[in-house]
Amino acid sequence: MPNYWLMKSEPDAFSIDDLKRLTQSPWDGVRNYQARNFMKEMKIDDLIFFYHSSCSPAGIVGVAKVCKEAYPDHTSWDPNSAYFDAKSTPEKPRWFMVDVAFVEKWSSILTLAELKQSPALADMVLTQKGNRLSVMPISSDEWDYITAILKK
DNA sequence: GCCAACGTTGGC
DNA sequence: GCCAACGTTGGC
Repeated sequence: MPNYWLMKSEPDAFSIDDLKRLTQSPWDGVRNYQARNFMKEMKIDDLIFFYHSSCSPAGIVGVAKVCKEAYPDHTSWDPNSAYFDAKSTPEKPRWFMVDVAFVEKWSSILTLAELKQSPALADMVLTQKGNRLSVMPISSDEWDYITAILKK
């Protein structure tokens, strides 16, 4: 049984088209403890909703899956990286990442506005006011409901 | 570009 | 340990 997740990315920085082109990619740059802890829970073949944020419209654009479980994010000790954190070292890494693989890109975006309209999704982390998590769990019910919307 | 909401930092 | 100040996220 896979677990389900949602991961946000700004399409200007890394989009689902980028992932499709690369086939798979490290998910680096997460610098939030809660998001990091969720990544540490991820297992191979867990499924991920790929979400485009800070764009118009924001929403879920497709599916990816975990292809490498959590390991230290080396960009955290690279002084030339935008994600550098002086408190993270190879000996004592503070930040972790997973690798994700492309699964599918949907023919249309499932927008945040649409997700918010579904009473069945009212308890989703994503739709909660003020939520800013970039990595979050999705329940199997939510996963099934959302993927069913697409088939209508 | 605005701004609400949140997480982190650091003084005390 | 509290909490004000600050920086960031991300929808609109």
